[in-house]
Amino acid sequence: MAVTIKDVARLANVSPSTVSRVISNSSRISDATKNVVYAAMEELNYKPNAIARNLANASTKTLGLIIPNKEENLFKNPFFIQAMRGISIYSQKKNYKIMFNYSSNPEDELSFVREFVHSKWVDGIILLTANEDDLCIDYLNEQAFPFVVIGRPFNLHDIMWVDNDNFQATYHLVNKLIQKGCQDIAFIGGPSRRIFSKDRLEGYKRAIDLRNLTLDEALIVETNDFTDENGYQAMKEICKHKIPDAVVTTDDLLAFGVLKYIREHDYKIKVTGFNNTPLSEYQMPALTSVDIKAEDLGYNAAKLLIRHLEGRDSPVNHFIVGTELIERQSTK
Amino acid sequence: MAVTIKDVARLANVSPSTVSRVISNSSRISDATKNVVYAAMEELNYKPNAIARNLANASTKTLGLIIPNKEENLFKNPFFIQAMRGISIYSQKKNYKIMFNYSSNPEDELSFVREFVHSKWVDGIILLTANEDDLCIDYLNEQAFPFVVIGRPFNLHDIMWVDNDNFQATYHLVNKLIQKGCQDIAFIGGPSRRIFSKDRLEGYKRAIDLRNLTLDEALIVETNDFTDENGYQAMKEICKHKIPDAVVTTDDLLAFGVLKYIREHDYKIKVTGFNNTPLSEYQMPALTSVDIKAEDLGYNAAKLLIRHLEGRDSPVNHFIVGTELIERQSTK
DNA sequence: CTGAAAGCGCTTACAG
DNA sequence: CTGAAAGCGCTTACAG
Repeated sequence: MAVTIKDVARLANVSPSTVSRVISNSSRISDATKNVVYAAMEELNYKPNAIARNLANASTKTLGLIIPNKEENLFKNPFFIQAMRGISIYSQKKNYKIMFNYSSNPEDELSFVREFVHSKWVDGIILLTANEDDLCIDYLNEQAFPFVVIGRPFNLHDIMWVDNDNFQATYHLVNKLIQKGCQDIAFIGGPSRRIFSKDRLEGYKRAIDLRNLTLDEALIVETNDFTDENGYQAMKEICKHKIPDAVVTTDDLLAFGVLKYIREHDYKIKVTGFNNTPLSEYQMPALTSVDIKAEDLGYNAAKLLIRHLEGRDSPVNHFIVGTELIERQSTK
Repeated sequence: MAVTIKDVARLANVSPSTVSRVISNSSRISDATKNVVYAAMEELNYKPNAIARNLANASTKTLGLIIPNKEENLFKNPFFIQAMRGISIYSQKKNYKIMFNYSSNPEDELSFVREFVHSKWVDGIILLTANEDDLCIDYLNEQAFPFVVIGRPFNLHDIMWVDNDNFQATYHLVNKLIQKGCQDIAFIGGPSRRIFSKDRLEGYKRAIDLRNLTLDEALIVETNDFTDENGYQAMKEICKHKIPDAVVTTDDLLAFGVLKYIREHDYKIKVTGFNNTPLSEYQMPALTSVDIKAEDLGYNAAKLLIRHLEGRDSPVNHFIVGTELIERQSTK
């Protein structure tokens, strides 16, 4: 059997209560006793049983994570692994552990969340995406269970979240293209059930607007999925109407399809992607892309949540992570 | 306060013991009582407290995972996320949870393993890589703690592991190249502290040997890291000696560097990679690569471990996952 | 088939 | 500053 607090107490000639207090470094224990206890722990190679502590403390110092498996581009887009890394780094600092689950569909996602919540396995949950009418968010709110969302939720009751300023990112980007002399700037975006898709489109529209260019709806395509094929088709569609001099996309995969179309037709069009995936620098030409700093998103999500769990809430319940435009040949 | 087994017992007019037995669906409980208890659980919306169960059962139904963070190509190579997905899928089936940690160096890795072991947080551990003189493996062995390794360990005491047949993979590949008429086949591999590097080199040598080609040591380069730069330099080195008609590499990133060198010099050389990363199909030309089926590796690792934990050991303590050669333009 | 009791290994309010 | 005792919410050998 493993050595317990009782064994330590016996050897140190104190009560288990005292040992417990030494471990948690709590209250007023004399240095003398502390040292005896430390020595005993050392000698017996004692390690606290985390599970027993969890039960007594009604807390696990563990965060739950749901990874949406449906994401086709889970492997091509390093977003999730980067975010997880950021989460992990902050959590480790604060001695929190992480538990995760892949979900293959929204129903699974909800049931994993429920399981996390009522089994008492985790102290808080990090949602890696925010959807319109997000069932998990609704449920967690209803249960008043601590959680944070990566991605600004549609409906911010009193929710903690972290996100980029997606509006600003495309606004800035489009401005830059206009400065370079582009007039006809097309936009290929994602499904509007994702709020970042909406925000990015808005940023684009605003920039066009403020620069007194005319907004040409035929230059805007909203796709269902982030695939090269969709990018390719969207580009084909747009070009039937008019050959733009720049194309802004909201995902690198879309941009890859666009580049392919452009190569085939030997057009000279500036193209930008989003997410700065590793693939982008290998494109022909290398793709300019907006880096969304996924690791920072994860890091700050963990930070907001853990601070909340420790009762040290930040003055604001959300955090904006800056994006960075990585310029490569495709906008030269 | 959350509802406990006692509340259910009270409502159902039975003892807590009985409720507990109904939950675990154990022993002989009459259907009548079962139904009363189920009804009570339903009414109170009772959910067992997992932590309390863990403590009483001395088991958490949780697996621990260490993700080596040092891997430069964590994002470019989807190995880890794919393996995690495989692990997760099998675990979910068996109602096991997963806990993970990123480690930034081997010392961290060991200390996370220790923490997993002695805190009783997890029932078993999955190591995502096997190194020569692997400290974690030694420690886990010493502690007789259940674990499985992805990657055949150098020193197989009585260790559970899953791996590809790396020898076979390159052997087969080189044979194929020879059949296509290649004579001077170069090899660019990784550091020999990884056993898969060794195995792949052996497979290459054997194929050359059996086909009665002469093994030219100057056509073999072992690099320290899997980077395009290393691939590029290695290729440069090799070409000083002789222009080969094919190059076998043990990682896609190496192959990317090789392709770059070849493009620059406009050589006509067949090239193969390893891991079939998403990047490979975007290369110019698209890269032929060996898919190592990382998800299957993870799945079977979890399977071996969980079966072991449940006392249903497989007759063999390891499992070989087949590779698949994905042929693209680079070997046309 | 079911219950009372002890136990899993901690923590902590209470008392001294 | 320290201890005895009760408690966290389950499980299970023992007894009936």
